[in-house]
Amino acid sequence: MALLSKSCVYGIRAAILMAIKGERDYLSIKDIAEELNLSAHFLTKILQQLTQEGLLLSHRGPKGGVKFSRPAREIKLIEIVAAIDGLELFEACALGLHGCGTATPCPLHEKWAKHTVLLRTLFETEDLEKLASNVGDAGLRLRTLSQLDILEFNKNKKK
Amino acid sequence: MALLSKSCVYGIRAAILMAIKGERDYLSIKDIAEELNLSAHFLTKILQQLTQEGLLLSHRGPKGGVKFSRPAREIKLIEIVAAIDGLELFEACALGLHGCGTATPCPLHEKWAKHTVLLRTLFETEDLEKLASNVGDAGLRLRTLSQLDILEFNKNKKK
DNA sequence: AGTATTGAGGACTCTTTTATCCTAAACTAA
DNA sequence: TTAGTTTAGGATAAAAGAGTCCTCAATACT
Ligand code: SF4
Ligand code: SF4
Repeated sequence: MALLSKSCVYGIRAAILMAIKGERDYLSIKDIAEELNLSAHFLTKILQQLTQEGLLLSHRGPKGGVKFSRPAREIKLIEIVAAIDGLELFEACALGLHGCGTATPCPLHEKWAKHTVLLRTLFETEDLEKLASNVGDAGLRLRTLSQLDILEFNKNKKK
Repeated sequence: MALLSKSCVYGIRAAILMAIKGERDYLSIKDIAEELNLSAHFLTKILQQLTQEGLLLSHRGPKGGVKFSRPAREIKLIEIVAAIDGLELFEACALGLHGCGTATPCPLHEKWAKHTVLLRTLFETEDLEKLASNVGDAGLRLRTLSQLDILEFNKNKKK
C-alpha cells in the first residue's frame, strides 16, 4: 500500500510546482496539470479541496487560477496531506485497532508510536519553498517518467 | 491512507495469535477468525496467500488447519507483509514517481529514503515470537475494540 | 464405505478510490 | 453586451480493495 493516496501525491506535486512557478500570479490548473502530465479535471477536484481548506485562493475566468493564500515558506507538507488524506496516517496504529495506546496497547505499540512521530515531524518540517528550491538546485523532476523516458535514461547511463 | 492493507493487518493479527496459541498443532482458521472477530472466509483467503508463500503449512479435514512452516522466532513481520501487500511500501517513493533515486531524485528523496530504511528495519527486526510474548506479558489485545468495549473501558477509567 | 470437517479456490457483491465528462457560475477583455 | 476562459461541482464510469457465498478436494473418524 502506498503511504499517500494518489490524490494526495498529485496535490503535493502540484503544490511544489506552484511554489517553483512563483507565488504572485494565479496559475491555471490546466497548465499545472499539463506540466505534471495529469488529468486537468482530476487535479481541479484535488486543488478544490486545498482551496476549501484555505490553503489556496482561487479565481475564475481569464487570468484566473489558483495561488497560495500564504507564503510558500509557511506552508508545510503536512497541511497538504491533512487537507486531502487527513491526519489518519500519523495517528492510526499499525494494526488498525481502535482505542489504542491508552489502556491496552498492542505488541507493536511502542516502536510504532516512535515511528509515527518521526514521520509526522518529517512532514511538519518540510515547507513548500524548501522543496521547491531543492527541485531548482538539482534539476529534479516532478513528472512521472514514461516508459520512453526510462529507456532514454538507460541509454544515457550506458554511455 | 493506511500503511498496510486490511488483508495485511488481518494476516498479521492472525499470525501473532497463532504464535500465542502454540506452534505444534494445526489451528483451524475458523477458530482464529472467531477469536479475532473476523470473517472466516476472508481470513481463509488471506492465510492462503501465506501458505502459497511457504510461510504456513495447511492441512484439510478434521484436525486440520494451518501452522507455521518454521519456528515463529524465525518469521519476521516483513515476511507477512511481503506475502500479502508486497514490498512496495519499503521501496516506493513518497511522491509515487518511477525510476527514482537513480538519476533524478525528487525533492524529498534523501529524507524519505532514510525513513523507508527505518521502517523496513522495524519490520525486519520484529519476529512473531517476540510479538506474541509481548502480548502475553502485558495482557494486550488483538481484537478490535467494539463500541461496547470502549464504553466499558471509559467506565473503568473514571473510577 | 460413509459422513462430517476443514482448507482451496472461483464467482459474485459492495465500497472506496481514481478518473472522465458535462454544465453552471464567475470573470476578463474586446 | 458578447464571447471566451477558468474554477466549481455534480453525474457517471472504471478499477481496485474488501468482503460474502458456494462448491470442490482432502482428510479423519466411525
Ligand atoms: S497499541 Fe499502538 S501499535 Fe497497537 S494498535 Fe494501538 S496505536 Fe497501534
Ligand atoms: S527521488 Fe526519492 S522521494 Fe523522490 S520519487 Fe524518487 S524515491 Fe521518491
